[in-house]
Amino acid sequence: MSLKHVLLGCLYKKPATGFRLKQMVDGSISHFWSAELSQIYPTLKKMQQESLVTCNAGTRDKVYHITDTGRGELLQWLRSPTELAQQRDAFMVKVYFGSLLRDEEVSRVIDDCGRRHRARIAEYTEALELGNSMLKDLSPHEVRDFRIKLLTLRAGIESEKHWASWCDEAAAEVAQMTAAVAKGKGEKGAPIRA
Amino acid sequence: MSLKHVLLGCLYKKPATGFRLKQMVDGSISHFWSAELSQIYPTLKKMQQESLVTCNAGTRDKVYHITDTGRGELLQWLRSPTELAQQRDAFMVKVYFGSLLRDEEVSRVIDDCGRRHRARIAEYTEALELGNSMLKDLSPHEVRDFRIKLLTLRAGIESEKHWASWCDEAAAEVAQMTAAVAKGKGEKGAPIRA
DNA sequence: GACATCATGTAATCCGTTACATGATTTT
DNA sequence: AAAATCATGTAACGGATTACATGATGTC
Repeated sequence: MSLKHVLLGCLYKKPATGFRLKQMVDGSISHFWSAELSQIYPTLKKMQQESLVTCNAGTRDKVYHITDTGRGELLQWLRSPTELAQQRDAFMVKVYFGSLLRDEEVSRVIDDCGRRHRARIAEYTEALELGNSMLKDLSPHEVRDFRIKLLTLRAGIESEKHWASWCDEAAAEVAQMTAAVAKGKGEKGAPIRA
Repeated sequence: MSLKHVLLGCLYKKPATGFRLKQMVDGSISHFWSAELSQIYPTLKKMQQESLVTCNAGTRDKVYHITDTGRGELLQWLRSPTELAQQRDAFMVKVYFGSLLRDEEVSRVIDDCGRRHRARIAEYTEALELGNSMLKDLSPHEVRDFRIKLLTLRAGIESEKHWASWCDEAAAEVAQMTAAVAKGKGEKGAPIRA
């Protein structure tokens, strides 16, 4: 369970309520992880049982603090090797079975997806520029921390660019198939290249 | 639920048993989707209730056939726009909170991930070459189908390449931070660029 | 006083994994 | 006869989403 580690990371430097943690997750973390409050609250309870966090409950708020056990758990996890995530990509499923559609329909679905990725590039790029502009006001220690966090944004932008350009290439390939069929049926075309 | 659509896609051209469907999913589909038998069997049952498939049960096997309703559902889904998947990326979580580790540790975790991605590039590239070599034996209609399927492999290779090179860049950035600190504390470094 | 925000939860449901259980058919 | 493969399931659990329910505090 990795939400646990997200919450430990958020709590590492300062205590927070479940509600506040949700807001952190909805910030820059949302680019690669998300969680609902209805998932966060039970998770915090479980983490308390595992002594990863303690809870200072006031009248109104329940403020969670990370424990030494929690710090240890997070650091150990951060150092551990990362299995490549088994990804489920509904869009790839669509492409894989896309030959059931006519060429124009395949192209449309691919182009539509490309447009979505391009919108994200713009969004992430803006966030990165904002982040870079904030570097100058930070202390040397904060700078390192912040620069490392910005690397995740770069990854997001590059990933979106990769997908946007794949969509362009794939749409072009499909268009070429249409053209090949129009000319002469026997065409096999050039091999698909990486 | 997209497993439903995967199964509909597999059943579109020919009937199959649950077991056989599992083997199809474990083939080239496994690069972007996976499912266990224990998930496939109940899903088929549900799909039968929804009239997406019918079941010809022999003594031994239960052979599932797609219905017209099923074909309609699949085609409609294939044509529908694709929301960008909200991704959960544990590796990005590690990088985001990576500043809690020493530079060498961050580099090691990133390099390790890069190595895994490079292994996948090799694996997928081999599969793509095999696929390309099979094109020549196919009928014109099969060629189009197969070429479109190969596009998913290209996407996989490009995606892995993107991640491998991000890992290189990120490790280099972290090394630069180490160097910057060794020279003079006040360094903020160049902005992070996409 | 009304509205937004802060705050905490429960219940139902879904999708997916792991472990367990069973047995028929085919190959060696 | 033993082993591999084909074949079908159930049970328990984990992680996540959606809908529902409640109420306190701060702001206009």
